[in-house]
Amino acid sequence: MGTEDRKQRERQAREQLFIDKAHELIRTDGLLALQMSKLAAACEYATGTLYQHFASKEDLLAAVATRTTIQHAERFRRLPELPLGTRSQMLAIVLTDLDFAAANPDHYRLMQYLLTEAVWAQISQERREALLTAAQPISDAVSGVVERARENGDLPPPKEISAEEMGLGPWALNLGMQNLANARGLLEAYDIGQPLDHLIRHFHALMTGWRWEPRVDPDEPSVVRAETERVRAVLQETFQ
Amino acid sequence: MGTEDRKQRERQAREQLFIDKAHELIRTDGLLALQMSKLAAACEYATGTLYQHFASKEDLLAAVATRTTIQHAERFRRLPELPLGTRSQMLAIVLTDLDFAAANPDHYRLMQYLLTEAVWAQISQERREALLTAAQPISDAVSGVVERARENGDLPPPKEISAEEMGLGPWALNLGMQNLANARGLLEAYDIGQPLDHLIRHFHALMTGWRWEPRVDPDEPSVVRAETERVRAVLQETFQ
DNA sequence: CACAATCCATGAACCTGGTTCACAAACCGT
DNA sequence: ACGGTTTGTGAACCAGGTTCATGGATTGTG
Repeated sequence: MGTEDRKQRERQAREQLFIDKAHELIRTDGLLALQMSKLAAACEYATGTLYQHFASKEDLLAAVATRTTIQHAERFRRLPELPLGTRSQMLAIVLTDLDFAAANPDHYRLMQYLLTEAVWAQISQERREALLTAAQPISDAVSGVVERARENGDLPPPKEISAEEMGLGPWALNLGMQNLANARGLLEAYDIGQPLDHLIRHFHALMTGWRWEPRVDPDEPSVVRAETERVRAVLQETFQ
Repeated sequence: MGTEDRKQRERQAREQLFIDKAHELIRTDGLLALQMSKLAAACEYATGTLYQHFASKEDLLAAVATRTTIQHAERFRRLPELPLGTRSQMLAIVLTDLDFAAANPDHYRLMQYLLTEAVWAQISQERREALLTAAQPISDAVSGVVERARENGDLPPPKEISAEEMGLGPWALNLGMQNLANARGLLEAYDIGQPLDHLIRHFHALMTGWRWEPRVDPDEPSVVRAETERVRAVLQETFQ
């Protein structure tokens, strides 16, 4: 059934168009300003057509987040081949995440919004799973680094903590810092600038606290900076 | 002007009623279900009256969060008098926070919602400042502990990092973990249970990484548990 | 090719719920 | 008691997400 296939493809293409356009509109006008009718108009379709693809506005947003997450996850696929020790690979993950957040300032905000219980509940089971699945490679990358570190002795043998649970630390630290950095006026009120620079130092403290070798002292700014530069250079080189 | 005062007081009392009732409704029916008209009805006032106190629904929510934050902040006032070392005091802050989050499951969710850029922008300057001011004692408590730790040598002298920026680490870690714990289905998807237990271990890793004495090895579950018990007992004793 | 039968895009109507505002009641000073 | 002002009221308003009756396009059949 060739015509069936074509229709399917066209449908897929249209969904992609909707998602792309929505992403674009969010980028330019902000999450707040996104309206289903405006989006439909921008795509030159009727409002109702949107609802043949997305059960609700939240569903659409989840789809946008999923697409971005897939792109993000792509960056982690080749992580293990980096010529870096496991600890530096972990730093590479954090830096990649930071760069991604800088390049996609809306993504974390969108994720924060979607993961809010009130909003999360509005998203269809299907889309929720798709979003979680899209993020899986990121989690896998983290767990993978932890496992390799344990295998080759960079990290002491685990005591009542799985690789996933180990990865939870930097994940939470990252997420929390992004949240704080995104809340306009919050950190400024407490006289804190450059939260993301501090994130890296706290990250090293966390890793060093777990005795992840080779240790980097968070309290030596020059050492921290040098390590950041080194890993950044390798990332640059490998991913062009 | 005695009658002016009385009116002022009555107005204040009514605002309090609105806030209390809103909090109660959120607790029972969830953030999602809160409606201005229902809230007004529950308070036996007209919908319009609500808007003499709050510029918008978000404003009202910010007021609820502010009140809860003030209660929360209250717990930190007497922190310095705890018969504990600085590092254990820091743990006491985290534990107090954890207990508070457990007792007020909506509060973190509400805060997460309010700090979302899209929502934050809807809140009046005034309320935003009030919320930040309410949280100030918490930040002060953290900074205070850091400063005392530095003074008496529990923590090495700072290198390019203020007390506030030092406190950013545990804050972000805490916040991020609460976020993750609140996103129903997220951690389950990655086979992670009890995220908040792990929070404590990661917290110790972070502190130990910064060489905060006396060090606690995050990788010794029994030691971590014992320290948690000890601090919990002191908290219990001091605050009855 | 003509004619049903089916599908599906359409966009106006619907509905929910936050916000406003014309009105009236309460309150105040004289 | 009476004009003026302040404040509470809730029905009307409005925005924007969602639905659905309609009709045009597409597919299958004689």
